[in-house]
Amino acid sequence: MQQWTTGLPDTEFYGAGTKGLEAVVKEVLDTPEVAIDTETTGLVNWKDIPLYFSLAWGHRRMTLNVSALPYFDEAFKDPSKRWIMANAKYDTHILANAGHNIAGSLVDVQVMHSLLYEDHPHNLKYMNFHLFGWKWADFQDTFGKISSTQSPQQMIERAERENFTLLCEYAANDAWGTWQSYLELKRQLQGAMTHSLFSGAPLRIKTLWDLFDAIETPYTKVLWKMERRGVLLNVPYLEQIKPAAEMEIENLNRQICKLAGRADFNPNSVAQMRDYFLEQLKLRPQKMTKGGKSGVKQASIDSTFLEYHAAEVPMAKLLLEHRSVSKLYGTFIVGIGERLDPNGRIHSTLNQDVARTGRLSSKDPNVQQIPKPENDKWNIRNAFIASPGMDMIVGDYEQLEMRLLAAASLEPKMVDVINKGWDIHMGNAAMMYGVDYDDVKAAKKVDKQVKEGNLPQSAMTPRVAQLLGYRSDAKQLGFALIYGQGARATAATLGCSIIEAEEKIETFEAAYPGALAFKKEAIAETEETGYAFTILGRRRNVQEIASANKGLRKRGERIAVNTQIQGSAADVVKLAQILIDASNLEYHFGCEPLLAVHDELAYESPKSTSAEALREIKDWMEHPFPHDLAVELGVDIKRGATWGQAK
DNA sequence: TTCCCTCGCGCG
DNA sequence: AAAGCGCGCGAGGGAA
Repeated sequence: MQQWTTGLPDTEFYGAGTKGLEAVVKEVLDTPEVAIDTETTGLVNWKDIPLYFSLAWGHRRMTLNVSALPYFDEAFKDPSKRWIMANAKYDTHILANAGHNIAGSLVDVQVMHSLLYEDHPHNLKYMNFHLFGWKWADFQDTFGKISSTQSPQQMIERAERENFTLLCEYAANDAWGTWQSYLELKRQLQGAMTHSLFSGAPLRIKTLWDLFDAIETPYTKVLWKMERRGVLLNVPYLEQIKPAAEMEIENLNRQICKLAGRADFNPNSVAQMRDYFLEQLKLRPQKMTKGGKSGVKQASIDSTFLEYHAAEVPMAKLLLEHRSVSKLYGTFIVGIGERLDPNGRIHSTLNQDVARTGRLSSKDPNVQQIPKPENDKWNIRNAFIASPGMDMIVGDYEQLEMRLLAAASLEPKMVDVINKGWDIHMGNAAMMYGVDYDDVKAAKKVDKQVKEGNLPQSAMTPRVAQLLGYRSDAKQLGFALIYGQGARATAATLGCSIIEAEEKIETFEAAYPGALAFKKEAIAETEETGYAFTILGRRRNVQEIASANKGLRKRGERIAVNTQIQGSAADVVKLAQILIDASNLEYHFGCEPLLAVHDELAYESPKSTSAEALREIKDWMEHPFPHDLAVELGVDIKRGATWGQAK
């Protein structure tokens, strides 16, 4: 593995007291854009600290001991400075953990790369190879594998003693590679023309560089603040749930083993379950698994299969219950409890460069997959709480994707349904089946009251049931449109025959011809340009759409439609977050961001100001553009002590 | 031990 | 031939 290449500027080294450090500090102060990277004690964003750091700009590259860090505080405090980094939020945390807060911009080359090459990896090593053909060693190639017995800190300390030159070269390479990637990617982004999915673009974005500079760069800072603050967990609440869940799992295990007649029966083993249901009970498989890389397809023992047999096969029912409880326990109760900082907060990493549509992803832990209360008997969302003296404010876009479909297609009836303030699924049902909106609404109300026991079962007349069926059809068909779902899959989700599903799809499309036309145009444009574009001009290459393989081509069409809608929804939420940040609620109200779950944003604010903060947040969420779209963006927003209560 | 893959499943 | 979009996590099981 090549460690460094010839023709690079010499690597300089500085620590506190090294001759020439003052001159370097002065030059960094006068340089508007500087690449920086850190070598750290570990990989935990709220805990680990820098041991070395490296800088690069112009024709300079250097490694510095952490002792030199304080000399750069004036530069860090400069709000106009642009710090070029790979995985910027991480290094910014590491510096902050050592008491050095960056006031300038966080310019992330990984995010730059993701705007151009969304189907590639974006780590620095890959990028340097992809952009320049460099094959530089990464950390583990250079210093050895990180393991339970060898921390990054120990490896760096050994390198200090045994091969200091290598350490300096390695660190400087990272800053240099970041700097060079920045220059190249900036050039490429500036040359990449783009346009908005919407005619009469709501913001002036001509190139991908505009998108990066105006949206993604400030967004990195917003996300950093969220990660930094983290969210407070009610630890005693989780501790209280834990033994209850453990007991429940043990009970289920006992029952399952008894039913199987074996003590070593493991409900977590799909292989054992397959054997039991297929070989022992001789049940027929419902469907096969995907098979992955190896292509080995096996009978699927998933919830579809288990639910199909739940009525007559006791084991199927028990296993469903076991899976549900053990998922809650393992992933959400134990998994989240392991990631607390000393203050009882968790700091999920919000990834800006993963999702091909421009959505965020969340990991360690993934706060975007915390169960909904209706699927969670312990209501784990109530373990996410506001800080003492504060309220949690949770704002939810209502049917954002359907609204954007309406705004993009300008389908008059759909626009009308939305701007009348109707429930979209009910409105769609009324339009689809030519019934009165108020009748659908009344049916939904009857349904609710019957479920709550305020009305007798007899209130559920055939007509009410029919209207409810219309609404649930309309809801599912709305999703089907956005996802490009075909008749077969629609039939499965609606629980009807394929013929019936085809008829329903036709009814929906006939009610909204503009929506169908939008879908066709979206596909045609992607066929023509190779890309799907979002409202802010983010683009996604959809190679599949030109495939000779019909299946792949159809997939390309689904991606083309869905990316425009899902990606535009992501743009809207992103823009709202940036505007809320820029309006400085932190200063005015002490209000700060906590969570972002696709179309849902959570903040916390002192109780005395939370009502005002809520109004401000709602306003920005509903009006993120200089001029409003053709439809209103409805946001449901509430305050409460916990995530669950504020919903 | 650690790594990788598969499966199943949580969320929008 | 079949075909719903976008993610991340935990467990099992086999390989390194």
